[in-house]
Amino acid sequence: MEYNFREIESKWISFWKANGSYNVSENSPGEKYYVLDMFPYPSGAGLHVGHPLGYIASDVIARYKKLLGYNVLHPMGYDSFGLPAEQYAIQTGQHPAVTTNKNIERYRDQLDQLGFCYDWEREVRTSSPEYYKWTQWIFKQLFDCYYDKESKQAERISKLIEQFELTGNANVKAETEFDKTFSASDWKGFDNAKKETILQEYRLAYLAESWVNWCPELGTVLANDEVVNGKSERGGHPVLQKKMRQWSMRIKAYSERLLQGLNEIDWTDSLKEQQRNWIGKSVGCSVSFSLDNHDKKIEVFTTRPDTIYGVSFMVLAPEHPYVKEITTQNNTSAVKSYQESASKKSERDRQSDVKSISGVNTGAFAIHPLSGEKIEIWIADYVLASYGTGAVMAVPCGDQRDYDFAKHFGIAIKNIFKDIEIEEGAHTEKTGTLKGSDFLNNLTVSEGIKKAITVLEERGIGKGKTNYRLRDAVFSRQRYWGEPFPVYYENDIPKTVDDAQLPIELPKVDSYLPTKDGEPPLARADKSAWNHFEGDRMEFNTMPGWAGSSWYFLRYMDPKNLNEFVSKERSDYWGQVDLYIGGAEHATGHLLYARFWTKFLFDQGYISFDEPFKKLINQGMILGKSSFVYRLPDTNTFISKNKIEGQNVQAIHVDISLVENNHLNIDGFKNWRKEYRNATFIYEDDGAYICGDEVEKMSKSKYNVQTPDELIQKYGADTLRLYEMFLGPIEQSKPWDTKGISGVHNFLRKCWRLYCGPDGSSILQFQQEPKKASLKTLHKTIKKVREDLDRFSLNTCVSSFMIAVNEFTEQKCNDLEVMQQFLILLAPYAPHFCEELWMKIGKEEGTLFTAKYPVFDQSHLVEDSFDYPISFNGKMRFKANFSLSLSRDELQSQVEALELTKKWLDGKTPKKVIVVPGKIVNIVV
RNA sequence: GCGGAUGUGGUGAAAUUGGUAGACACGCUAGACUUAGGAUCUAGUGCCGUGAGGUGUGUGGGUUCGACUCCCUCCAUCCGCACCA
Repeated sequence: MEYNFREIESKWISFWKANGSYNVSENSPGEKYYVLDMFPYPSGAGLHVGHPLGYIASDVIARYKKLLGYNVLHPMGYDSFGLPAEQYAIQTGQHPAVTTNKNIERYRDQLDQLGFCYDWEREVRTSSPEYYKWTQWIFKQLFDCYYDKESKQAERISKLIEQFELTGNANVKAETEFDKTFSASDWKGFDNAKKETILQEYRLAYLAESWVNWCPELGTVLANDEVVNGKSERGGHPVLQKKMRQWSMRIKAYSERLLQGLNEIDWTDSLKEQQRNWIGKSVGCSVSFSLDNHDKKIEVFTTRPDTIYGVSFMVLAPEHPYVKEITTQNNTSAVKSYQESASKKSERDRQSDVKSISGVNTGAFAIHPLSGEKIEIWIADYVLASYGTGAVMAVPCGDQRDYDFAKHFGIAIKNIFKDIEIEEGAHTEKTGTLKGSDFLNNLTVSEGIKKAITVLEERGIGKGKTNYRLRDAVFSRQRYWGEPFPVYYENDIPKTVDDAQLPIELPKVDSYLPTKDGEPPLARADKSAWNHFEGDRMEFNTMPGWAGSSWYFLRYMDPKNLNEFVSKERSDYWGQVDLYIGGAEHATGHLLYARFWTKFLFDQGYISFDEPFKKLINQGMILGKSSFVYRLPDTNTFISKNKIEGQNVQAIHVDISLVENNHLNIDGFKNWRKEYRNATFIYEDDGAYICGDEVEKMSKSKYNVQTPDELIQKYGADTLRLYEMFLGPIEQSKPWDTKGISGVHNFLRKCWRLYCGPDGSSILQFQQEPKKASLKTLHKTIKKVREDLDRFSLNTCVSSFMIAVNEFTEQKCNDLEVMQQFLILLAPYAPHFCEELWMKIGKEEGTLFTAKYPVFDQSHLVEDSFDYPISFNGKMRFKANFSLSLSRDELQSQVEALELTKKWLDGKTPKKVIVVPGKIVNIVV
């Protein structure tokens, strides 16, 4: 009986389900291991072959670790709040929950077919009230905390209030933008509204008027990472800047810890770099410049305080608050019109137009804090209001933009670098020594920076300072299908509801659109629609997509806990995610937010680790391979690919299901579309029609979407699993190509024949003495597969399996002991296949994954001779077999005595002979 | 512009501390077998050359007995960030 994958796979899938084979318990023996996939958003389209790549990899690792005796947590769930379901709801009136559940069912079906060992008892869905109850609870904790810069962690807001009551806010070292001071008695005199307004300046989850990315098309605000090139990440709609009262997360407070934490985790350099870049730390110094004829001082931020004597002008952002007051009369109109045109320029224009230099002189002067010189103050849009202080001290000799600006407007450039020419451009490298800089003369850059900060601090002119580019994250969305906030308003003061009232469930609404007044959809719900209503009104916004995904990995540990988001006991047991697999597109979104929440929960003592994901692998994207047929213009005649030369043809996408190894299925093609029914073809010489191909992103319109379903139908899940792993290194992006899948399928069939005869029963026998060659093959494979899996080189394992099967076949190996061990090696990749054979060779049904992983034994690999490559000047010329017991000298003389050696020496005497026992002999001529 | 990654046959790719470049597959060529199959088996397959042999890991250089691997230069592709003071 041939390998009947359909029967086998459906049998084992139901067996595992019925027996709860993959349910995980905290009480099982073995060290814990937590393997996690990024949970999917269940879209209507279902999975294509690219999605499971990461899931298969994590499943292989999970099963491998299980076999090694680890207690493996390998859960799956759904990030089920999101825009598509809501937009579908707007169009059809169907509740998003209905669509979402339908999609989840389809996902589950597809996932089940692939034979994953998820513990479905632990499934989470971010949109289920049992889950978002705890998302709301975590929000409450964030609301109730501030970031203490002294203890460098989140603390309860009650502690802050205590300090306010004792000494006011003068001595408080907390993360805030609030710059006014008040005394204890001031505080006590404030009314509740005023107190809350101030507290909002400190809370980690806070309400504030802030500039937000507003997308009118989607009718909602977006986080910075959801905006790509000035357009929305989803849908590509234009995004504007708008000031709105919004919930935000004070992630900025964690900048430094988020940065430092990267050093402790095993992620790729590129991903860490992306996060470092996003956090954007720059160390420098703030310097305040007094103004000529004004009381005010302008503060600038610089990373190069050493160049302070090179300052020849100052530039403010057009939006800088002082511009209006300091501008002199005769410059007013120019300044005003510049400000106007700058404000009209969209962010996008400002970004794309980097080269042109523009700016206007305000006519005002600043006083150089050290030299006392008068310095012109300009405004220009290359200075950004949102970064630093919105003002820069311009050092044209050391900064290219300042240099260009000075040249353009004919401002003097002072050179403060010793022996360095700046005729051509600024000296931007951090090299050389200073001149014309008073106490900084002859110092190098790093010495100068240190010295400058010290002196500026001594004289009270400046202060060492670190800036981060990371912005606080906007946390409200004007949408329906998201977590409601556990917040109500009383006299416009936001208050959180009691824990006992959680979850605040999504109320029913008559429509999922905003109200006429532009309020979010939740404003449509009347009082009775809410399961809990308090105060004057509930919060109408909902949370963003990243709320639920910032902590889901914790819920898997304790998914049914009704009293806590996760018990301390459980989170202590499972700890960090040991291996996290998912796409790199979440670099500055999910992966940053999840780290932030983890650190917060750690600060508050709810969990004992402050980095969620110890190791992270980004699986590459699988691209589609489109197929083309070539039509002669205005005809129904199609020319095979190799016959089109010199012809004017029209390339047309053809559905890839009609193409096998670039051969077109002619009948299928004729039936594909009505207009092709009577198509005629010009074939290759061998009578086939060959299609062209191109690598593109998978998309419906290109007819290049490959669903796993079809392939499972055709070859089985085990083949697909092996094939996706065989394709190449997991991190690499690659085009999907079905070409090689038959090779992998044939491998499984060949392997099957090693175990089963034509009647389908086992042909293996117990041998007193296994063949040496077979033992060698087995142990070679054990070694290789273990090493490869331990470094996540999943593709090379498949090759090893193939080599082993080829060798076993050649050896006609029918040794029960050997073949049984091989089955365990292969099991993580082809679980159904191996379980079936495991049973056939006489093991108890379904016990494969409780088996002991084979142990590598070096003694089976010991050889007494070796085929030495003999090379001349590093080039291998021939091989010769020698005993491994030979000494270096013996080996050398035996090699020199060989006929072939003499031939290659061609009469010359070797200058030197390198002998590396067991490796190589190299003769230098 | 800055940062990161990647360049190896017709294709996907191997080569873990420098030691036989191209394992394993796909594809292709030739053959065997057969109630013609998307089956199985055998042989071959980097390039040039009939051959001996030469040559070959993006380019050019270097270190070394020996370099896909280490160092420097340049080029190309992909990804991320981008007037960040």
